[in-house]
Amino acid sequence: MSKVSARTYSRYSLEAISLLGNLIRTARKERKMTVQEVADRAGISRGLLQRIEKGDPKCELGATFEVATIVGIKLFDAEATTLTKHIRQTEDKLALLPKSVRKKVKVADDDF
Amino acid sequence: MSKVSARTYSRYSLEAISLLGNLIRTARKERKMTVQEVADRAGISRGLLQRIEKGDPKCELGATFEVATIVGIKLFDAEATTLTKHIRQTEDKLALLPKSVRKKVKVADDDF
DNA sequence: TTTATATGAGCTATACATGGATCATAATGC
DNA sequence: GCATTATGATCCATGTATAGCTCATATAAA
Repeated sequence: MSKVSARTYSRYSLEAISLLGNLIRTARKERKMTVQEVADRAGISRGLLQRIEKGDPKCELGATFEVATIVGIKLFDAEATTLTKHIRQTEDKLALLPKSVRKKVKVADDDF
Repeated sequence: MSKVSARTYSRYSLEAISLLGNLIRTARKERKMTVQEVADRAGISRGLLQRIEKGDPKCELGATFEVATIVGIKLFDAEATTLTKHIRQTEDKLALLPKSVRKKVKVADDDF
């Protein structure tokens, strides 16, 4: 019992992941694709795809997004072109913010 | 050089992940939270959060969603309650689909 | 300016997700 | 009905993401 990390997740995160998995599974079946087929296209194993569809938080982010893309789920309801533009806009917005966030040395507890 | 798998990702997936990272960073700074602070709340290391914000596909799905939730990004533009309902709806929809997808034995190559 | 701190980058050891196999069950199509 | 195949659930070996440091730089506040 050297390490009992056991990462925790908020309810919202788990549900969002679970929903994403369900969406993937639904989309896959609607497109009449087998688990094996999607796994092959995504370049992942069958077992991993099953975990993704099951809503396992301990999966690779890239693999999950790749699968979602393959079955036709747009994570941001935007085409690739729009996405690029969106990224640029976010970067611009980011440029306006301070490079580093500095905490007030000690004013009061504001963690409520 | 026993294995040079080097998983590949579609352009869209990479951009979506990159966008998510930028959104997280922007949201974090807008909320005036430091990398360390968010990392602590998410129960992850500072380095991992940096990779997430950088758009590294090789991150844990759960950690990424958790961070997004902490900085106030709703992946599905829905509250937790609505999310649960949405999950249920998806499950219902799933129940109407065939349990397993069966490929036509051998008609023609339809992989175009 | 000076000082303190946030950020970025690189490194290593280790826990753990992944791939690949097997087996059992379920379910589709004939 | 039967035969075929998709799915689900294990298990194990191994590649690898992760945590936790260190150092260097940049940046915000005094």
